[in-house]
Amino acid sequence: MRGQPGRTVTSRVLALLDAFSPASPALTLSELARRAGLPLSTVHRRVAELLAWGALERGGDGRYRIGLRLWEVGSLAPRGLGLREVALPVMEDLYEVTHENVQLAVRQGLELVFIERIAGRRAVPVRTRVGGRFALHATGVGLVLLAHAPAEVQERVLAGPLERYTALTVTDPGRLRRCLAEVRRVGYAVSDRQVTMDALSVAAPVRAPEGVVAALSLVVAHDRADPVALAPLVQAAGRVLSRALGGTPR
Amino acid sequence: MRGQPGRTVTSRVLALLDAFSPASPALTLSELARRAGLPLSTVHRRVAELLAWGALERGGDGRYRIGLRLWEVGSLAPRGLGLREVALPVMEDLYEVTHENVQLAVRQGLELVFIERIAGRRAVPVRTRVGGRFALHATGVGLVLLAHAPAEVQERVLAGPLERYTALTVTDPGRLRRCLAEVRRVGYAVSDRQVTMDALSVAAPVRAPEGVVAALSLVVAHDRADPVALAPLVQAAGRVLSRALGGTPR
DNA sequence: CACCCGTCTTCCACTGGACGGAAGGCGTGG
DNA sequence: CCACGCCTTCCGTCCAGTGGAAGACGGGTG
Repeated sequence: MRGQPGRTVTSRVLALLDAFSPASPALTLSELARRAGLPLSTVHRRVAELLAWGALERGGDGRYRIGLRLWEVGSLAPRGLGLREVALPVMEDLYEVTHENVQLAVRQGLELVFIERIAGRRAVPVRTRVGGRFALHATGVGLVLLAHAPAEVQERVLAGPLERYTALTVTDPGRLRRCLAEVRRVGYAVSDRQVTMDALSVAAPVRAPEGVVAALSLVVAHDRADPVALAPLVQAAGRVLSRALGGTPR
Repeated sequence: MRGQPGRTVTSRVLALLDAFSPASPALTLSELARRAGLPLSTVHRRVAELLAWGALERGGDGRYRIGLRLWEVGSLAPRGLGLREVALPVMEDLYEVTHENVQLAVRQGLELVFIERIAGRRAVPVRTRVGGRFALHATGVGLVLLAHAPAEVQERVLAGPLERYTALTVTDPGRLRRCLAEVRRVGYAVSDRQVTMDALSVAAPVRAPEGVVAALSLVVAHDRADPVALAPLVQAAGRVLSRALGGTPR
């Protein structure tokens, strides 16, 4: 094309979707154009089509938002709602026993995505959002997912910058590597104040026939936490879920 | 273009997404091509790009499924996860009080889409799926949404074929019209065995500043149902939710 | 009121991304 | 062995897409 030869129409449409984020779920046409790096007239045309189909919706304020039709299609993702449907009963059981925050996440590239969470009203407040992303190297679920990720993924995470969230976040590649080996050995992960100074999480893997596909965790206040007591509960829930997915829990 | 001049690239990409449905969430390349009505080579090219972005994923069986990235973007839909986040606590309260199925739906065109449901283990089994669609003229939520839909939408639904699910489904346009007027008057809808012969649902509107945006309902076994007793509960929940959305509940 | 600023919408002549038929590889099973 | 369905790649043609420019719109300011 004229502006940026080599850029396909499809990639431009996808760039428009990329422009939306949890932090900015409503955008004007101009904002959309700037974020996607496309001329206004181009965006105007493409957006009209997305609007007609229902991928985008336009509010009374003139801003564009993600449309329900796209949510509907997204709900067909096996690793999204599909996984959630199977996991929810197990997560609820875990919640009933502990009355603590229960989280379910999968790995997407070099980050994790939260698929579902049950936030206990009496439990520690956690700032995770369903559909939100987070780094792999700090949380309990992240450590489990990273420990069972392909070697290539692990290397890229270990090589890349490891953001420090608290004084206890493991940012040394060597230590993180040993940490992951330990997670594989014992079959669960503990993240003690590595994300915030008030929370501790214990996570276990969820296995399908193709390997570890998700991670389940409990997030509790660190001062009333007993990882050794919580681990068997989370692991048991992970096994139940693994079996439901046709996997072979260890 | 050559095959079907007038068809845009974007519409073709969207047609590929349309090919997926709850009944067939995993498709081969050929199936995808047939469903979208596009040549195989065209689909092959477009799908490769969707795969790279994460809109689609490919399983070990070679079939394509909706990818997590699309689920993630879809989760930004205000009428999808956004609404669910606000509604869930209210729905849980309603469930705690009744221990019956609680459902939340919005209107999308001439149908409704289920946004969330809480299925009581002891409650009547309902075959609704989160992300699934249904006709507007039979269910409790549907009647509420239809009763408060723009006149143009109502006319099109009344004109179109009204599928009969049971002997009690209202399929006469005149009767349905009176039914909708009654729903508006009393502020709630009752669907007594109009979908299945074992279930009854009571639904109430959810109002945001722009009008009725969703409907909340209880679905119970018809033989132990007392609509008059349930209505106030559902209406109260609807009002709480309306207020949370900045609406003015009546 | 006139002015400016940012936003949105529409128009049009050019061009390169998209097209799709065809041919080739791959696995299955009759 | 061949036939069948599926997937992948190639290449010459051509129309959908492009983006600058011009104009409408809307709100805030002097």
